[in-house]
Amino acid sequence: MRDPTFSDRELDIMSVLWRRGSGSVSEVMDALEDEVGYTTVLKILQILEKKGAVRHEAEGRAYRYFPLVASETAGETALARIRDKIFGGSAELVLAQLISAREVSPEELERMRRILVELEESES
Amino acid sequence: MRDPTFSDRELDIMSVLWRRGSGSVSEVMDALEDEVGYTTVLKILQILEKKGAVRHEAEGRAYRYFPLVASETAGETALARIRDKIFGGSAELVLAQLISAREVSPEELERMRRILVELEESES
DNA sequence: GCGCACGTACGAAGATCTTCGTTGACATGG
DNA sequence: CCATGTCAACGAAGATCTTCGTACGTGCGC
Repeated sequence: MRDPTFSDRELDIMSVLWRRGSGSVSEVMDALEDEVGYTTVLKILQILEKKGAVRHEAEGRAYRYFPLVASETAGETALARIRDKIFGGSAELVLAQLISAREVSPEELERMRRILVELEESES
Repeated sequence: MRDPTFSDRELDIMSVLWRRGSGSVSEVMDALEDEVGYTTVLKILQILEKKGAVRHEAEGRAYRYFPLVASETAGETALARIRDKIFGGSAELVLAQLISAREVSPEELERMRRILVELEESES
């Protein structure tokens, strides 16, 4: 799957698999925030499988689904898209938006700061 | 338009309007990377208008379209979604991905570092 | 006045997404 | 051995996206 992109519901379901590592249809269904029917979840997992984004193994009578696309890969694609199309290619503006959403704790801000400071030190 | 989200082509076109400030159908069509027919561009602008994302003024015989949704607003929505669904809610991981895409210049990195350092100083 | 050139408006077609009903397989408890 | 619960498979329906053909309006040059 080159350049993985996911629709809304597909992303919801991939998100569950990334968080949990794997999931049966029922597990995924229960983990979703929205109320979604069993067959709907199954259908989307089958579509994701056809796209090559997940695979499944038999587990008893049920299937267990595993992500094949790493969240980092999906994140890279999605973030580059936003950066280029919405923020005019500027990583700086993305960062500014990232921290202006006031949901970042001081501790996380400190870790973010350190990432950049240490990167700079390593390059000098 | 609460929580503006845009499909692929819609985002392409919004991106042109954000970059240029406004655009006629022809201007938008020419600015797009892909070859897209005139009526297709017009149609999507009309859809965006119905959604409340753009408006238009008459300009001679043609229309000039203006964005109504700010790029910052669209970026906030899109970025929060990626952060939560793909990066597990971690702004730190988003930043890591942002700079690991090796397209960030040293100057931009420096400005990003300064954003975080100065933010920290202002809070102490 | 006629016919281009340049515009918008409209409708339809194909693709994809999302949802779920229904069917059929299979194991288990009574 | 039959009813029930659990599960995957399939198909269809409605929504949205994307594309463009076609129709229609209007101004300008001849």
